[in-house]
Amino acid sequence: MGRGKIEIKRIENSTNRQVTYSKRRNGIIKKAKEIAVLCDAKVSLVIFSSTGKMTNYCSPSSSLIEILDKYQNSSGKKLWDAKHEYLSAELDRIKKENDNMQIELRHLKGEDLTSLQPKELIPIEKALEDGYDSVRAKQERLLEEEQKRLTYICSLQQQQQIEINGVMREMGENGGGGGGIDNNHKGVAAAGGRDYPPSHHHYPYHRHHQMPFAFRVQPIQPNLHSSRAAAAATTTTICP
Amino acid sequence: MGRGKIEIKRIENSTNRQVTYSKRRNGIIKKAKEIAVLCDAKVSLVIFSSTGKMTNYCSPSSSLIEILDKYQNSSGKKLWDAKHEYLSAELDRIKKENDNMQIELRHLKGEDLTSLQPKELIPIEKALEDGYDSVRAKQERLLEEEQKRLTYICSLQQQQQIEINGVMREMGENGGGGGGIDNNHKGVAAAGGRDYPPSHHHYPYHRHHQMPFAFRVQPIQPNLHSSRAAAAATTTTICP
DNA sequence: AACTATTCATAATC
DNA sequence: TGATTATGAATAGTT
Repeated sequence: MGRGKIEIKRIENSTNRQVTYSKRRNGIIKKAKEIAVLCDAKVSLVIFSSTGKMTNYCSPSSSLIEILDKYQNSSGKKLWDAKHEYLSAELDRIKKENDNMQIELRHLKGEDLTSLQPKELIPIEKALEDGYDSVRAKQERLLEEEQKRLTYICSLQQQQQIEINGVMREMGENGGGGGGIDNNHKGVAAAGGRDYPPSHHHYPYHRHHQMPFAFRVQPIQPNLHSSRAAAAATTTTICP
Repeated sequence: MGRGKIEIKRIENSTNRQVTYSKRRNGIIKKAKEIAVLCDAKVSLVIFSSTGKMTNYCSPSSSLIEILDKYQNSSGKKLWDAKHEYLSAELDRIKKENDNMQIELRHLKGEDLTSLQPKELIPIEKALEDGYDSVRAKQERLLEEEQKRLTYICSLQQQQQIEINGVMREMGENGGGGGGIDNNHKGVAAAGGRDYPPSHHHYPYHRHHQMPFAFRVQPIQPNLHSSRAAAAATTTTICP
């Protein structure tokens, strides 16, 4: 029913699917209300969209609990026991997932490799290479930024020193000089929490080098991009 | 959508309601299936007809339990706790119903009447009168049937006796006679389990007479009418 | 259960 | 999103 017949199969276009979902959800809830009123039926309807949003309808003068209770009596299925079965199955599933992750993690750390076939090492090697490349790229980008910052701050400090020198010249010779430019360096290094040993600045590292410490340069403005796609799954309840 | 618009309110005609229920139930389940497939949604639908028959749909690759679990997470409502609350509320309700029935029962048996106002006695009196009349009517009907049966059996026995007499006449005098007609009465009385004292056959009783014993005539064919409307509440489960 | 005459739901479109 | 509309589906009444 619409401007054309449609085949009943998953709508691939996500936007379209969402729109159709919204319309049909309203339609089915209307139908549920109607059959409840017209035929004096007790109805419970729970729908989750593919994005996880829940909509729920329950006929008037009955509750989901009541209907589930009647469901158990009619079907003979024990929902509350089944619930526990479901939970333990879910637990098993997640445990297994954990185990798998742990194994993968160890492999990536180079542990427990003795039991693996040569063929099994290839994807691990590939993953490590990719991971290494990504980390290195990130490091170089950060280093460039830091160097830019250093250069900028140095220029500021030099400017400042020049001004101070000017003032001091104006004031005549009141005390000893020296130490001005040296202070610059100390201030910048403090932003990272500690001085960088000179040996760490030998870029680029070569693959398979052992990295002596973690890379410690932190950007002044941390990267906040990844906090966006979180607040999606909301809930609607319809119970007249 | 149909041969005319209908108002969405309870269909009073029971047959019509049942037919509409059947049609619309199929309709809504079709819709549920469609939205599940088209929009990749998880759906749980439970419907009870007014006669108590359950129909249930659950989208593929999900279970009612799973959906209820997600329901809890989405709504924050604890179904398993609520279930217990529901049960205890239900228990209270039924207990109260029991109490009320017990009180009514005692009143009808003439007990605990001291606390009642004269006005409160009227419906009880009425109920007792109606009940008495119904029981009396039933008794008289049964008595008539029994008498009809007795008359019929007597006539059969008399016929038989005549035939026996005829045979005996043909065989000459082989042994003693007597006892034939007497046996008739014994056979009939045996159907009820014991003889009726003659005093019980003084019909009709008068209202408020004390009935000395329960009425003991039992029809040979017991009344089986009331075993029909029992097997109604069945269950359909649809889960592709 | 079938069969329509209708009303209704909704796919496409804006 | 929200409205509009042409069209296919659902179904109320009938047989």
